[in-house]
Amino acid sequence: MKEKYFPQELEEKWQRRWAEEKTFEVTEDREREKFYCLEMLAYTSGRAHIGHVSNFSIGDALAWYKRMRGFNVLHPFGWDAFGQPAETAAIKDGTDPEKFTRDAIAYMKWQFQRMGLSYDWSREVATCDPEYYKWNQWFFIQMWRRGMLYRKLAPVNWCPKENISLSNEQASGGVCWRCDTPVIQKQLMQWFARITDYADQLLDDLDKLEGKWPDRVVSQQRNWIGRSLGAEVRFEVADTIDTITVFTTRIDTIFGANAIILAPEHPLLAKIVEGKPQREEVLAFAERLRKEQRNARAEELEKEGINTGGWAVNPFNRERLPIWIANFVLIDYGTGALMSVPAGDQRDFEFSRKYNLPFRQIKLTEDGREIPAEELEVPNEDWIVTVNSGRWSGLASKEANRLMTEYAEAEGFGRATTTYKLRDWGISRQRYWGTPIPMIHCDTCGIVPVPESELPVVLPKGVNLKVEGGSPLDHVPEFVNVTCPNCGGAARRDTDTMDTFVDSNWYYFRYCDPHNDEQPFDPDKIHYWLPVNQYIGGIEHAVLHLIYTRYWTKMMRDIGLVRFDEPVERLLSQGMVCKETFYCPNHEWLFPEQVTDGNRCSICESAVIIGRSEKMSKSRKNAVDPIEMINIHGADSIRLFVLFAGPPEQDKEWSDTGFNGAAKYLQRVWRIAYKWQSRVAGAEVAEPAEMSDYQRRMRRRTHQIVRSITENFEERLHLNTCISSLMELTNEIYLFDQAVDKNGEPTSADVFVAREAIEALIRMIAPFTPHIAEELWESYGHSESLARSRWPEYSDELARDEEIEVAVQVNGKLRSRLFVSPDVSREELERAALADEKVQAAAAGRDVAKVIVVPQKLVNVVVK
RNA sequence: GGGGAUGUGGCGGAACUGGCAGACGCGAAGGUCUCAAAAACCUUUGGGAUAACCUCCCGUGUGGGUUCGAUUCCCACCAUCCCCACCA
Repeated sequence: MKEKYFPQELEEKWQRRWAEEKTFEVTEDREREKFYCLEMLAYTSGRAHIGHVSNFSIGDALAWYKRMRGFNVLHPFGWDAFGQPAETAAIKDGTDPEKFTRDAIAYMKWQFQRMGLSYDWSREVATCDPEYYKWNQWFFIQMWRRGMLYRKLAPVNWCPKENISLSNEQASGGVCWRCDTPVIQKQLMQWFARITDYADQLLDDLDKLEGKWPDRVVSQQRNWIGRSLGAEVRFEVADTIDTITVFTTRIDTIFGANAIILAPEHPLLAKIVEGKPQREEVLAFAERLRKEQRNARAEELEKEGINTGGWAVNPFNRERLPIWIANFVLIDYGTGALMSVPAGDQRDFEFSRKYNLPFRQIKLTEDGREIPAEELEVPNEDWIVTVNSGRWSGLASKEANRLMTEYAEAEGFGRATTTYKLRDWGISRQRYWGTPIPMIHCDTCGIVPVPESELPVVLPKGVNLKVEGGSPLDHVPEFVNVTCPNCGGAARRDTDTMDTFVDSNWYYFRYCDPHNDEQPFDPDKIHYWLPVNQYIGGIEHAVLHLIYTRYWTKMMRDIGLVRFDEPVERLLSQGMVCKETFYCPNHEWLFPEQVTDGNRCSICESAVIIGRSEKMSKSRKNAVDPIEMINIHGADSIRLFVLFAGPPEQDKEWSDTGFNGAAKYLQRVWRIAYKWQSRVAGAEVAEPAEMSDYQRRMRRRTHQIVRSITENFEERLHLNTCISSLMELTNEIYLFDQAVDKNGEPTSADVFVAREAIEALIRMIAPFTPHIAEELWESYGHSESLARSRWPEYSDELARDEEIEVAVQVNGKLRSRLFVSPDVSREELERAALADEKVQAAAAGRDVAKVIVVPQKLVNVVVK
């Protein structure tokens, strides 16, 4: 064993040995309990960042722990390799997206391997491999056959900067999720997956995930699916045979309606204004609203509308209501039409004020008064007793809602219904670098799937990516022109590719059987490994990937491949790694070395704004390169630091000195292990019958700390406090060592106690810093990898304190302490506390009203 | 507007089910070793009162409440962050 700790040297040694000995490769072992530990696959951006270090360190710690607890641990890794950035980079450099991606994978894999992560690399998957995306195509065909996919001409969200279509999720807020460019709309024939058929299941099954998934993810998904229960009500358009259906959650307020308002795109608009004098004006207005609505965010858009001149008839009271159009009515939510009730809804209230539409009060205040509508200052959304509503007056809102829906159903002009915010998932992309859609368009036979025996439809190479509009594959005749599998006539391939979120839907199923060329996976294998026991990834996937993959699992269940409903048991959304930024008004973000001591820009001398800590990124110039850090103190130190910086789910602040501290700690571990190595390794010592104080203390602390770290891994996974406990154990070993030195030569009892403590430390540090742990373990005479060793056991008996400190309070204020045996009775504690001098002084002769005793912790004497 | 979180020393954080606030680490100060520096080791380190020890007072964003006892539970407010958003 070397006297000094040289991290890079021994890290290389162990990384090589793990690879050679296939230490982390696993197979289905039905005798052992499995544990599937999964980190989100890496996007092939080209470079590892600290976020990866943080994500993978958490997963790796858990994988190590479970392995040492005897589980058969599946811990695989792969690449999210299709997608726009590779294509953009290729266009820029005139290279090939495949080359860009393969290079990125090679480099990032080298980076990740230098972190020494315990992956079973034999299961590595890259989504751009034809052996992988073949099965995307296969799924596509199965879904199409079952009517789970359809095609429609749809306005797609289109990012004009990247020339790519986006799903609703990717275009949320009206901007591109990747580059923040405002999204425009384009009409294109698109493939859609009927995810809305699963809306109820996706929502209801969230209940099963509650407590095991972070609250914010569950609630974000609930909001995203956005189920509202309400009613559809059909209004006749006066003097015509047409009707307008509105969706409302508050049918009980219908007597307060003062208008029907349509989205500018509403299909009936043209007919309503036909032959009316204001026709031109209204249609022009609608056209303008359509354009503006698309380009502005909600809060920037002032409410605007126009009276179409048409009239609708309220089916409850036969009142005639003017038909308006307005920019706040959305064509793709509900029915694209609503009834305006100013007394009961903020938006209708504002709109009616602006355009002087009449108000009618339909609810009483909480104390039973009726405020005249014209005196309302704000709408009465929460008032619950209905008035001025015909035979429903006097009912509670809920009751009115139910009875009025029943009435509408009975009279045939309405029905109870459910509306969702969730839209069907548009999965076509007019791009090159993705899975080709395996469909053929034949003039005679229509849409025909590629025969399964011909899969995969391989993405052609050497394609010109710089095409204006449409997909690059449109311009590859040898790809496009095929014969129809059905009639043998001339036909065209579909030239769109799939959204990359299709790729990430099921990659972790593929890990269970990565080389299967008969089927996407062997059901026996996935039912051994899945569901994933612990999934770890970034919060940014709360509604994208994590809804799609839940949907895909249910789809696979419905086509008979899978027997469970939810793919992921526990989810952990890890925090970001942040660092402070420096911003110069003239030169934007600066590197720390560009800032002078007086906080001025070294280029222009302007005062630098020291920004709050932000997520590391290249553009903010606050990124830290993991490889540089590994070169300084080694992979173990960087892993230890990111885990120690805070609880896994919380954001962390990068600190160079903190990183240094992690390295210093490992030096300290090495030093004490080195000092005891020659005494302990190979020594045959029996458990001593008699021990002195310092020996008993060492054993007690060892068992206490093993217990606390074990419990933490099992329950809370607060890895930062596990590391504090390891540091405490280390400090304890140093104290013990000093006690031994004081006595001269170590006795056999000393060796026994030291070995127990140091070997527990080495084993428990393995999940955090596996390289140094393996090296120390080997030098302590163990020939097999720590991955095959067992997690240390603890004994409650040995962890028991001999004497505990009990706090004594008088009226809730700490006044004294008692040192007692842990099994002292309540009565004795009470007696000792009352007898205590300081307690008597604090009580100052007042009467003792009562005494509260919390065993092992505290006594509170209450005096009056 | 809706939803979710967070707020504790100079800093990162700890305190698990209401029971001694500040574990562990960083930083800082002083010391030992050294020609010197680094490393390592030792001591101190929430604020205040006191020359100092003992001791006492204050202290977990703010204001209330519940309780023998609140960082923890409840109500209101303030601040910050994240997600969604004219969703009828």
